[in-house]
Amino acid sequence: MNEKPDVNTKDALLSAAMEVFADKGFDAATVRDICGRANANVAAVNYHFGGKDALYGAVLEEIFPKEEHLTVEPDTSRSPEEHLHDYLTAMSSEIYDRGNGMVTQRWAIFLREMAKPSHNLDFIVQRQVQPRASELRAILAKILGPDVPDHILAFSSSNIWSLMLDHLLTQPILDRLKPKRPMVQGNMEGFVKHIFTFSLGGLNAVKESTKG
Amino acid sequence: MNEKPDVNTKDALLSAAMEVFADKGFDAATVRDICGRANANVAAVNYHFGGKDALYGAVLEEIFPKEEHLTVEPDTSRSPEEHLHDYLTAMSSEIYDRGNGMVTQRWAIFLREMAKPSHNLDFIVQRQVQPRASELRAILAKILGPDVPDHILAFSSSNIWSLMLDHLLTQPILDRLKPKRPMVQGNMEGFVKHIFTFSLGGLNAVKESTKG
DNA sequence: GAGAAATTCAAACAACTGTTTGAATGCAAT
DNA sequence: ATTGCATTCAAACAGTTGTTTGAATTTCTC
Repeated sequence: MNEKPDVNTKDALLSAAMEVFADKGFDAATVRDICGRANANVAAVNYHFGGKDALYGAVLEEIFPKEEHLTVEPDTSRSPEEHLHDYLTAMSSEIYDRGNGMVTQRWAIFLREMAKPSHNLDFIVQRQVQPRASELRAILAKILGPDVPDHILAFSSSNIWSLMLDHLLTQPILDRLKPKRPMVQGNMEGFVKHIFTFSLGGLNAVKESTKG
Repeated sequence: MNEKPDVNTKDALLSAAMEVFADKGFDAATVRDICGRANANVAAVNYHFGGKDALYGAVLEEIFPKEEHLTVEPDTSRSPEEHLHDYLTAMSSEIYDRGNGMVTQRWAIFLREMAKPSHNLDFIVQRQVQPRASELRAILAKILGPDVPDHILAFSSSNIWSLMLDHLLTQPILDRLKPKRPMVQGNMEGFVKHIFTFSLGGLNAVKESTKG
């Protein structure tokens, strides 16, 4: 019956929950921790959201907003290769941008759900992955041409997706490897330049191999 | 299914723990669940291992055995490219072999630790990743030649590593995407052939780009 | 300002966690 | 048979979890 015009404990709870869920994961996060950070009583979560699960749902709704717009606006004056470069630039800078708290939390939660899928993964895929994946697939279809089989297109699409996510997943590993591996942060341009070159080389090789 | 040929409850506990830890992860796994599957008393874990943490440590020790041998025996008669192909074949068939329970559990636990690193990740990296990563790095160094900078070599190494792990991580995502993405299981040859072509094309492109 | 509704709060709840306890049991050597 | 040790077991422990309760307090409405 009543929208909240004033910022109050409900918003504070949501904000704190985003922090904790991203940091600890759903299971390890405790409502007491969340309420503590929000300066709220333990019962506040159940009063305002109905429970821990519902709160997590509200966080997902907040952190994976509906987005109609494409990652990269289609520009007919640019080649598919340039289009791919724009796409890689946009996606990488979002994935590895540690400046925006909510975006960081988004990918942290995404990673957690990938490693241990819950029923919420359907929602996340629909909101976060599906549009971006379709966009990439369209770009690759142009680069690879009409003769490439569907499963090759799917494999390639998955490959490039994993090249972008690479350091998001493997940073904890890379940090423990010798010799020391470089981080993406602070070298974004170099990273994008590299995966663009690598991807394009891979795509062309795949395209060639399907001609024979 | 409840017949216990195991005269040793300690072994039964270890075996059950491998199952549960791989399936649920450390936090969500309960000693009661483990003891139940092992037909053992709840106190058995503490008696035989000293606690849940120590049991997890024992599981890691069992599931990530010391391996001195290389993934692919070096064969001077083969080119670096063929060497890479052998490496990709060996690694992929291990990662995606759902036949061997322990190997499946190994990668499940590895994935969990990657998404939510604990202090045990150091051990896992040292046992599981470091030797394989060094091996791959050596192969790539030969393919890319001596002129390629270190950070490019590191990036490329990480790239190919992530291409192999790709479907292990993203299968839950791919299952929820439209159009349906192909699985690796049942198409191992096609998968390896693809990532080999893609990788080699990417590597050559990277090598070319460093010449200018 | 009175009354009603919405919100906060301390406290308790019930279920679950890993762990401990101390008695009962099994078993091999004497 | 008895001793001594290793193992099992039911029960309880102490702590944490999400959730509920019912009274106190604030906020809003008239």
